[in-house]
Amino acid sequence: MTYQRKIPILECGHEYVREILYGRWKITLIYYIANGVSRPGELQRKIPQAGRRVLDVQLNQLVKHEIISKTVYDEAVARVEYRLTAFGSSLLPVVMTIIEWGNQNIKELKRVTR
Amino acid sequence: MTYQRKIPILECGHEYVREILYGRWKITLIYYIANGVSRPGELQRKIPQAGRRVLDVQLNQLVKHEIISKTVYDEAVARVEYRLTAFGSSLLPVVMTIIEWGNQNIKELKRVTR
DNA sequence: ACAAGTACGGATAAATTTATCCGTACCTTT
DNA sequence: AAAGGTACGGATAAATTTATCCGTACTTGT
Repeated sequence: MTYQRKIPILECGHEYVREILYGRWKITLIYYIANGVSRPGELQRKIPQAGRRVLDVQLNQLVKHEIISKTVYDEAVARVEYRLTAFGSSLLPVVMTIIEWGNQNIKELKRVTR
Repeated sequence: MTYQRKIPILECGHEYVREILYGRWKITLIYYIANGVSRPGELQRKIPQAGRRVLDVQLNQLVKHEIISKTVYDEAVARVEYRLTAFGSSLLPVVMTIIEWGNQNIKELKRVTR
């Protein structure tokens, strides 16, 4: 995290959306967390294509950007839960719009991205 | 364009949305084109922060993905126009959702991305 | 004691995207 | 004829994101 961005974010709303949402697994993570998959291990099992490390990194970014919150329960066996924040919930319509348009148009999308 | 993607696109709709929409200037380009800014030179003047070359590359990708169409008018002085395709128009609600949420939350977004 | 579960993160390589620099061609205005 | 407009694209460097490899610590069940 000792990385300082060099290409600036512009003063448009959607530039910031890029910044917080354009990670490889972020939409997937937000979707699962919104649907009650709250623990890191669970999320990793739900998204087997992603490396464990990458999910960690992207979860940390989502926490930093206050889209999700992280609660560490100090129990015998370590337990962590991620939840959407109010801010994250307000983003959910955006995420769902992307997911739904993608699913509705998947046939066309497969064709044009070949 | 002799580049072959190595990280595969998954079978989810939103993965394809990433593929076609996650370029630095794509939302901006789609927005302007939807609002009648149709010529490459015009678009470059509207988006002075972007290099000319990058816009070209991203416009070509949008054409390849059939989000916009390109018409070359064979006139004395070269004239080119980009227009949204029907497919591109169907994407517009997604783009607008992103832009609007971003603008509505820009204060918060600036804070969390610091 | 050892295997497997919970969880986290440093360091680096590979892939991908974005920026920069260069050059082309043709037409119009000065 | 030179300057400036239209437009396009190759080659490469820089920035950024994603993947891979490694190691930590603690707990439970065998």
